[in-house]
Amino acid sequence: MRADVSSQRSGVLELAVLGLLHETPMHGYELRKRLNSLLGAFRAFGYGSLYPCLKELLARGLIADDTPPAAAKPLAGRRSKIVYRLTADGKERLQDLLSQTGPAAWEDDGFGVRFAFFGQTRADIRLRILEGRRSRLEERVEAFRAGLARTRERVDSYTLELQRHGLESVEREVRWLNELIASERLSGPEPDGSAGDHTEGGAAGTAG
Amino acid sequence: MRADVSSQRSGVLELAVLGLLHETPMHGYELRKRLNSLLGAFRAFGYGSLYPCLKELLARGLIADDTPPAAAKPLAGRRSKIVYRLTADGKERLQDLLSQTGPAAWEDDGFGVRFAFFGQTRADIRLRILEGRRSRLEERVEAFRAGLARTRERVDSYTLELQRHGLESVEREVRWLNELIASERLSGPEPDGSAGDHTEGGAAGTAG
DNA sequence: GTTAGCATGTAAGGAGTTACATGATTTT
DNA sequence: AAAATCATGTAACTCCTTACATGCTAAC
Repeated sequence: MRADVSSQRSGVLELAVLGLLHETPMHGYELRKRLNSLLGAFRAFGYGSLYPCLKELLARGLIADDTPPAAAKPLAGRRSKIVYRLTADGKERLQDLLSQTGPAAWEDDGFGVRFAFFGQTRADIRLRILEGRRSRLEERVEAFRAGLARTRERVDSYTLELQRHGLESVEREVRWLNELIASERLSGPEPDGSAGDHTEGGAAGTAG
Repeated sequence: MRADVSSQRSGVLELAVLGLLHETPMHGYELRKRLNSLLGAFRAFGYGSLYPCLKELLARGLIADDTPPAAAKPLAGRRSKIVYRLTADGKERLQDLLSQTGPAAWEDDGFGVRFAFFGQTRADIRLRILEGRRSRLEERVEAFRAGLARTRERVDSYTLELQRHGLESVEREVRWLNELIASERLSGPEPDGSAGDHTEGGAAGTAG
């Protein structure tokens, strides 16, 4: 066990907040909406999760209060909403998180957020995450098949149906990953290894 | 907010353990394997989760030590493994949990475990859970479409692809639920409302 | 004779969740 | 003026995870 583990209390929320604020400054309420439309499928966060997170990120200097002075005094605006922006440290932290390729990056939650911010991730890291995710899923498929093999574990038809459906979903995701990996390999082999930041461009091509 | 909420610290693990022990007595190590093959797709539990749970369930009288006396003294066996069985209270608790139809029963985790034990669930409850799950998912589809509609939230192609894939997965599950609901309605309309425990029989029929 | 698998646990803590509390502003 | 929505927050708690600790037995 123990793998290469470099994860230090990452958390999906932290990454998602940093990632969204990297695009543009925002206040909490708006952030939450963007968050839930971004991750819609997997998770939903309430204010009770978000605000404490913002507080902590502020304390750690990864984000800063960027409320325009005009709105600071309750002249024009409403209940003095607090706009946050990413600091230089925050950008660095974001890049660190997006560069991780360990388990955190291919487990269900971690993968979802990271994929959402692939546009800000280096091409080689993208590929490693996609491949890591795929082999993680293939392990699951194996475990499934092994389980189905010893069917002496008399499963009733519901349990069986659940497993069948689960297996099918995982296999679907593997196929999806295969397409993505192929399209990554085509569009960005990055033959000269160095920097180059993140190649924008053709993300997911042929999916119908 | 607040819905009809009657959930009192249920937890996926508790339900899964009770459900598995209802089928047959087992010791922890074995339980964990069965657990992870049962839920394989969604979650995996480690010993660090399972043993404390068993301890608590024991303290609450929902399960009991059922180690056969022959194996209690380290004569025949290995490190005196502890076999647990479900008590009468435990059976009652299990039925309570399986009878819930609130949010806990149709959120991702809760739904998965409950579905796995549908064989022990009353037919009318089964239907309500399936329908609840479906409308939960349909809400998500709506939220998605609403999100896609306001595409001024300039999403990069990866974010878009993630959402597309998420939407597709949810839609697939809705279709799956539709089939299950149809097959439930056929096989167990239970025209005479009373008891009847749980009708065994045709669970999921026409799925290829 | 050492690795791999069986078997059981504990202590510390992380990542959110739930429920509550408050107030301004726009819509009806 | 009531209801909905915008907007921000806290305290307590839950459920589970991680890392550690132990020891026995079967296979290689």
